[in-house]
Amino acid sequence: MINSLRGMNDMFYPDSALYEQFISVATKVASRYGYRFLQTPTLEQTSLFKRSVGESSDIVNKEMYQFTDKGSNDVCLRPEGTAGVVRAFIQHKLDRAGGVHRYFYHGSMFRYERPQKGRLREFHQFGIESFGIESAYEDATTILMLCDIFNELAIEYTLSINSIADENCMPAYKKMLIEFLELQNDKICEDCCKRKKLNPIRVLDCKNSNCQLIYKDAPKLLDHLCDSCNNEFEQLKSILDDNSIEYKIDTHLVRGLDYYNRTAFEFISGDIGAQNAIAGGGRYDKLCEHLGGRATPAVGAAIGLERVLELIKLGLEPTQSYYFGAMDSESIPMLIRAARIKRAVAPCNIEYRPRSLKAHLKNADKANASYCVIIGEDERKDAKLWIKNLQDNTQNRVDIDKF
RNA sequence: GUGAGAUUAGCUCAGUUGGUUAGAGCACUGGUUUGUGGUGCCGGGGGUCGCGGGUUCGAGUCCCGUAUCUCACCCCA
Repeated sequence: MINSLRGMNDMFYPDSALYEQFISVATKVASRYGYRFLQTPTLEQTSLFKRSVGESSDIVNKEMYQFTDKGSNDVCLRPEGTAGVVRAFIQHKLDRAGGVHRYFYHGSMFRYERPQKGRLREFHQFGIESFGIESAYEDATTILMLCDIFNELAIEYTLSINSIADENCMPAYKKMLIEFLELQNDKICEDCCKRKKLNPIRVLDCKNSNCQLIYKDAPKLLDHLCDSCNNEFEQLKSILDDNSIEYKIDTHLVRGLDYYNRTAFEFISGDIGAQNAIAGGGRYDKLCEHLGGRATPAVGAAIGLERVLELIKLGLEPTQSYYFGAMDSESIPMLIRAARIKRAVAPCNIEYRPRSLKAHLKNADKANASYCVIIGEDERKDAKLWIKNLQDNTQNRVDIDKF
């Protein structure tokens, strides 16, 4: 027997129906916000992710499905969606076209991780990216849009926001933080020692409780923002307040991917285990330039679909369905014709073998049908159908032409 | 990459200190005497006990390895 690869799942009904439902709601909301669907390749050059996501991140360091293809290209399966969208944006010279461009995407992402609840090796994201607006208004609108999607699906969440500074204020802060860390050298955990060298601000979201105790006294990024970062963060908060969006400021919220600056946010669920981030995003004003395009401000977010599907509280709408059965083989052609008419409006289930009425009713019940449609000798002669409503037990005969 | 627990029928699980042809419930399937379903009754199919080694007269049960699943660390959506 051949099994699927570790951490790669088949999605059957009803999970698959929830997936479709999510995509359709998210697509509807995204288009109301001016976003258009963009499909980008699943496979990209490895260097794209090294340059965008960042070589200091675990994603690039040890989680990529990377290999050499038959043309000796160093390629990898995308571990996230933003890099590909930005690449496409630049490649098609939309960075030179000016104006505002908004895209949404959804599909498989791949990370070679140890599977656990809410974490798979092939997982799915719905993401949005907005290019061309450098404003807290666009950041806030991105957040509002995610709220709309979650609210429409009755998904509960809490929202955390933070500002992770920009190229003006980050270097000075980083220096302060490193100085602080040097003093704590012997107390912080092994991982944090590594982070100190690689990507110091990542120590802030260390899960080690001892480390967290120490970092309570660490210099806070929010206290050391430059004026423009600070103004923008204040503006973001007031826009969210104006729109009655509840949020908490999490000074230790840091994005895992190197390309983010300024606004960072995360939607958290308390209901899905340790992997509790259902969506995350923020500003990445320097990424276009960094990937060889014209400087273009941008903001984006991604939703983890597997994590979110568990939280959809709305039930699937029950649909009326029909069961068709014949009592003798001569009636079957007529049965097929009748089913063909009904298939235009409802799911139909046909039993091709002639059976007794009793057996058909039993089958219809098992198939969870709302109506049982039977053709026997009598019906065939009169060109009628015998129909029983299985819920209220009413039954009647109708002409096949009026069916 | 690290740790803990699991793996027996399609599903949920029993299976005694190693001992005859490995069980149950649900699901599936046929019948219940020929045009009225759900609950009843009778029958049937389905397991190389995750895989590979080892110990033993004998292994679902003990030992080793391995794969996968679950959860957590880590990481992140």
